[in-house]
Amino acid sequence: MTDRIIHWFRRDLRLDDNTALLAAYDGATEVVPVFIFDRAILSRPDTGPVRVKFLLDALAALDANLRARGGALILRAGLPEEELARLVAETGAKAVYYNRDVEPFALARDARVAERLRETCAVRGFEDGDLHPPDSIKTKGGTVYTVFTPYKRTALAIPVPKPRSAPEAFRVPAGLASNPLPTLAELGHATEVQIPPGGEGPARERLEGFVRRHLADYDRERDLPAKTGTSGLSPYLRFGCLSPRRAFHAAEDATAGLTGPARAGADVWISELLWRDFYRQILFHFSYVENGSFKKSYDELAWERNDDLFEAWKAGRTGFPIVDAGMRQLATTGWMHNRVRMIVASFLTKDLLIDWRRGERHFMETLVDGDLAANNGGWQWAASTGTDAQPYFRIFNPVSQGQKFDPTGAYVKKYVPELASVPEKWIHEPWNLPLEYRKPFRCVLGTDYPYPVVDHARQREKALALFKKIE
DNA sequence: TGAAATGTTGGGGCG
DNA sequence: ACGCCCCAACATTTC
Repeated sequence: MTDRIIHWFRRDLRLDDNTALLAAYDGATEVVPVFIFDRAILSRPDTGPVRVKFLLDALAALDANLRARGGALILRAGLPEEELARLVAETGAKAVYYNRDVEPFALARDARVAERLRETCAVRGFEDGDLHPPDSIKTKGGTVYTVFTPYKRTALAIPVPKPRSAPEAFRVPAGLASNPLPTLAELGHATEVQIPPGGEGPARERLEGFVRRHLADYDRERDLPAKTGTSGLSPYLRFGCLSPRRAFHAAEDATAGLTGPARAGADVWISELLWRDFYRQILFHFSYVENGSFKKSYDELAWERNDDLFEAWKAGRTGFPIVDAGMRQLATTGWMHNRVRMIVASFLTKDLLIDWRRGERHFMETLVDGDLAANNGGWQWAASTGTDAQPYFRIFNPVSQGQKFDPTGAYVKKYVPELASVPEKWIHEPWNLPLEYRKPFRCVLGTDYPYPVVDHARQREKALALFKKIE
């Protein structure tokens, strides 16, 4: 007899190494793959159009991949608990499978679904989004790690499951209604920003290209925003177009047998994958970080409003070239190099003295890879309010950071074209450009490019004082 | 996955 | 030859 399991896609938009999907495939003769557009998510103010655009792409790719295997993606819209109950009734499915999430919103939603379907069918969540599930790594004392380095040491000693390939062929029930894939505009979003194509095909291509061309140099080049030293895989990991275990083993396999410096690149990249796991387990176990400081005493920090400065930061008009380049890269591409994310976050919190949550929100609105766990973790790190935080006195100097990581100014010049003719020597501190050079180099401050909106040395002192009041 | 202030050392210019 | 000063280079401390 035919039995059916519904696979509910959420942040696992792939067939490859998809834990719940493979379990459904193994456990039933027919799998019903469904994605539900949830108004509650789509209308959230921090759901940015670039991410919705990427999502639509990923769904189209997912549907195409399913069709190539004899399946098709069922699209519904509404409240997940209602739509799933309806779909269970339509199909007579014996179970709903999904991969677990770590976000408070998702956990509450999934609890509602389980409650709604409790007497109708089985509902099972699987671990899929990490190298190591968020509840699987604990200290000897049984507590959750809140410092990265010991977390990583423990994690590296635990084997990462080998990725499993996608099921070969699907059998799906005939005649199920499915909505057409909506357009971005139909979902109430619009953007001109060009982003990478969504889907697991592009994800695998990018992974393979990165491993082949950049992995070996990752330890040396990942911090240089003018180079393509990073993997660019963050949006694919964000939407589950790429299995993190697939990513891990691609790096492992490429460096098998190598030791020492030869695998330094892979080691550092794997460490970045573990940062992702680390912040996911932090959000899972300390859900209050969504709204407040991990270190609760830092909720008392007296951040300033400084609305004009916030607008200047968002627009990339702070007068600090590396900061402005980063913010403009974000605005025009929906992505920002990680080193520069740290610099602009330090600048917002420690130079403009603005609450990290406002920066976090802006990132969520604009980043194609915007993810609560990673974004919140990164912002709290920069603001010194989080786990494993940089001590509060670690304040980036936007000039020396620029000189160190963009020594020729190539990155600055790419995104801040008005500085294109400024010589290397002054590219990160145009206010020190001798007056007689300003006209010939088309860098008249206040006309061609803004004066610095703050004095770094002075703001640094104010930031230190702000934190000192809490200690 | 800092930066700035302060301390120490040592070479060289100079009287 | 010698002490003194300057200052760069490096190390240490402090925030």
